[in-house]
Amino acid sequence: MRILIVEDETSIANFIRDGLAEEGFAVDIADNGKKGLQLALDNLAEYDVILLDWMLPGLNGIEICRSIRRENEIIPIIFLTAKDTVDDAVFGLEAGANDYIRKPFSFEELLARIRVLMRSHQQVSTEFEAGDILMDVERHIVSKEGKPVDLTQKEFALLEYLLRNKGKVCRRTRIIEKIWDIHFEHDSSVIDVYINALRRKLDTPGTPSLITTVRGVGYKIEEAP
Amino acid sequence: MRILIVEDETSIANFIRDGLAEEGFAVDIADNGKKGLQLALDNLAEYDVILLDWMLPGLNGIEICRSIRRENEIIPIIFLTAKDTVDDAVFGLEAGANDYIRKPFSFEELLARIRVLMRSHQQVSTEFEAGDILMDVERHIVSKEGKPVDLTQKEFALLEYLLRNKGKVCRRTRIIEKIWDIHFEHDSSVIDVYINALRRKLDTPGTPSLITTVRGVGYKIEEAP
DNA sequence: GTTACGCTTAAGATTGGCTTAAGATATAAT
DNA sequence: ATTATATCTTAAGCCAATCTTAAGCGTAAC
Repeated sequence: MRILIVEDETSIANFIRDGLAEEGFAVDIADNGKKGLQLALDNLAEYDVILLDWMLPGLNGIEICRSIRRENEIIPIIFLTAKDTVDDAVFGLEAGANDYIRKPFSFEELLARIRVLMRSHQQVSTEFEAGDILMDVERHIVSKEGKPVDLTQKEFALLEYLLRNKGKVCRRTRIIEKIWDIHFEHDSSVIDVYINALRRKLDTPGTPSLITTVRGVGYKIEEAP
Repeated sequence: MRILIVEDETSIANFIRDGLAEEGFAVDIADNGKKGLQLALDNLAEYDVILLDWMLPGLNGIEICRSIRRENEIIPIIFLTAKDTVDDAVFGLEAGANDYIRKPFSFEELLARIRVLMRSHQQVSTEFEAGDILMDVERHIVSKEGKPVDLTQKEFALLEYLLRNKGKVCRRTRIIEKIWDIHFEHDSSVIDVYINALRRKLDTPGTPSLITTVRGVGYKIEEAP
């Protein structure tokens, strides 16, 4: 799950970034309108939600929102507005945003809205199952046969991605872009290392691995048989 | 546990604030209707109870209550009414309040009503247990193996939060927001210091800590095994 | 048999949490 | 009001978990 924040106030941007990281999201920050629009348009398919500040140096949020909407009509966009006039927010919704939130806001509130949008726009769940493995993203718990397994942040994020795409093959390139940095080198072997770690923690020796390798393409967790 | 007081008479507001602080609540005060509504709407998820004065400069209590109810149907709202006519109170309940209390009231009475509402509306308990630790929020007592442990306010609040979420991972961001009311800032190490203090007071040397660290995410008290 | 790709391991680099101590603030006592 | 005491917050250095890189090995595909 990857989120783009377009926000010029570094303190707010970082606060949101850290909070979302704790929830297992990967986050990109653009500190001005131009960068924001470029990042958004270059990687539209990668982002699951976009947070747009209203007042931005250069290009303002409304314009960015319109430009994004021209390319993609479904990606959830949330406005962060400092103004307390509701009118502006309505204006934002007309420009194609899905929701708005007034500053100052609590992180919990922001997260709730993000989850609502993700759920309604992409039927996204926060609980997963595969074989004897259970994952609860909100509680940040993974268990095997009922016993808790502890995973590091990256392991957790990788497993979440694979489970969200259960039955489909996840390409290495997309995995890298979703979980690591957008500009990560594609020939890195980080993925291998983490797939290995997951297998060691989740598989039962003697049985086929939860995660299947699709040579030349990526990895896959099979749909329950 | 966080409470919002919307009340223009400073003396009453402060009186309630101090009393609730002693009980371990975090308290926000708005001294007029507009501020009150804004605080409420911006942080709905944060508040566990809202106390609304009836007569307020600007926006009155009824209107605030209606506006809050439009957003959230379950958060307990208690009216503080100076009028002694019961009719007005009924009017308040129709606007979506859960209870009312007539001024002047004793703090004890107010607290009792708050506790009743918290219990019925969010199945919130006031007693917790984890390992050899017992916590009784109403009596403000924590004990280990039956012997009392004394905790400072912040330590108590933190432990309460962790216990209320036993089995779940509590994110640092959420903890900071709930207990310290710090928003938009993330590089503080207060949490670490207090977790450290709790561990020193509650753990038995040589055994695993009551509070587990989940790196990059937060802390957690395990469900009883 | 050769080649390309993925697996495994181990060794730096980095990040984040732990611990302490000292500086603020608030509360109680004189 | 002043001092004393408890509590809260900040900051810094240390340490350990986690992340990343890289190199050698195994194996599937051609």
